[in-house]
Amino acid sequence: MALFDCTCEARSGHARALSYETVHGTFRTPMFMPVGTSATVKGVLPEQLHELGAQVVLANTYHLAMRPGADVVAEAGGVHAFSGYDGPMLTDSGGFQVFSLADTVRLDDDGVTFQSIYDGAKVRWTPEENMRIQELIGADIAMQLDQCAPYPAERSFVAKAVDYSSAWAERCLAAHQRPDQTLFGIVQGGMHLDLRLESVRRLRAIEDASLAAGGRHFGGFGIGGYSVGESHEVMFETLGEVARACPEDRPRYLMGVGNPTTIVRAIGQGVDMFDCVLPTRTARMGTAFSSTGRMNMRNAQYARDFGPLDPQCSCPTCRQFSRAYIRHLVKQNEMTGGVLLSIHNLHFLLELARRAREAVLAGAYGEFEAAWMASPGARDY
RNA sequence: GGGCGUGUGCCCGAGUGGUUAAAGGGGACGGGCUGUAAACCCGUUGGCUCUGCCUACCUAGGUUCGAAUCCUAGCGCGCCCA
Repeated sequence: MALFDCTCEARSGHARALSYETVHGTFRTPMFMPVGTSATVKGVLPEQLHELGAQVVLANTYHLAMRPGADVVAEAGGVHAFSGYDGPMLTDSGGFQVFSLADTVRLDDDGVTFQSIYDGAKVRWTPEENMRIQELIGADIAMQLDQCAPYPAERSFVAKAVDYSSAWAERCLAAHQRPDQTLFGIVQGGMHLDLRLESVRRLRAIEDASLAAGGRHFGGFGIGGYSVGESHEVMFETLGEVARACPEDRPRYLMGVGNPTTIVRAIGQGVDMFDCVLPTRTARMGTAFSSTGRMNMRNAQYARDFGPLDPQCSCPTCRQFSRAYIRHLVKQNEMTGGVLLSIHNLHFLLELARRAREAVLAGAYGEFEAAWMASPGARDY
């Protein structure tokens, strides 16, 4: 197997089981990727991530570029050495942060200017500069700089975001050089199917032109700009067609989606990869995922409940600790509470994706999805 | 025994005549979190037959149109003197 080879091992309906080669190992889809913005999955150690079956872990270009600085990460030997996680990693470009964090963002044809939330310093990113930073950080997968339109948004605004994202995709692909790192393009277009398909078409044209000129192609396609406030039904009106418009021989990555039901349904529509802060953030805030739905562990009903979080769960948290104990930790603001819930919630999503993969390999994804949708927890997410 | 001080809602605590069912914390209860500026944010927290009424700032009296706020006595607590 060569670097960044993508093999489709099985298909079931639109759902796929892929395997993908990186320098730091092979990952297999469908897959959920824990988010470690600042080069750490908050509260969870690298070895624990491995034990949980995590494959790819995210880090964020915006935050690392500001603190400690991409040069520091590079000097440490790259983000793997720096963070101690030796499996495959992916960096989000930070485009999402540029547009969601700053009040003073200025876009022009050449790039984007914004103020750092850390010290207010004026920062200038061209697609080329963003690639340079992501190469310094050195994840296995880099994401192109893009513009994520909010929801709701004027169609003309969304169309403009597609224009910028397409132009930047072309420049990112041209600028990207690091051979042990691949680059994913990102589809935008909001909830407008025609804009979405246009965005995909442009990305494909960009890589065709690049290949024709002896350049590189995209390692996969990110699908951005969903789960920005729209209902699930609105998302699924277009998601399937958009996913399947992307190349069949490479991963499709639905960015920022992490609720179990959406993941199960999206896999059924042909999506392969997911990332989300939901399992870890809600864990720190006291929420546990379970086969019967979300549980708010602050609730008084768990005060004397000495059973495990989820009787069906085999995670380290559920093997050793009770609901009552976890509620106690959460109520007392003990950091161990957030740690134990993070481990449990990550296990829940990683296990869900693993079972989805088994279903695809067994050629029974439709049954798997139907069973999930009929399960007591499905409605809660 | 005497002097001074103090007593507010589950707890701490502000308020010293009217816009006070009573600031602000804490606690309790509940909700939210989707390419992580989040171990965070937001509600509710006297009762009821609930666009109003009742009961409430140690207790009992009193002054006043009106009192948690002023006066008297009692009780509790604190400090000082004997």
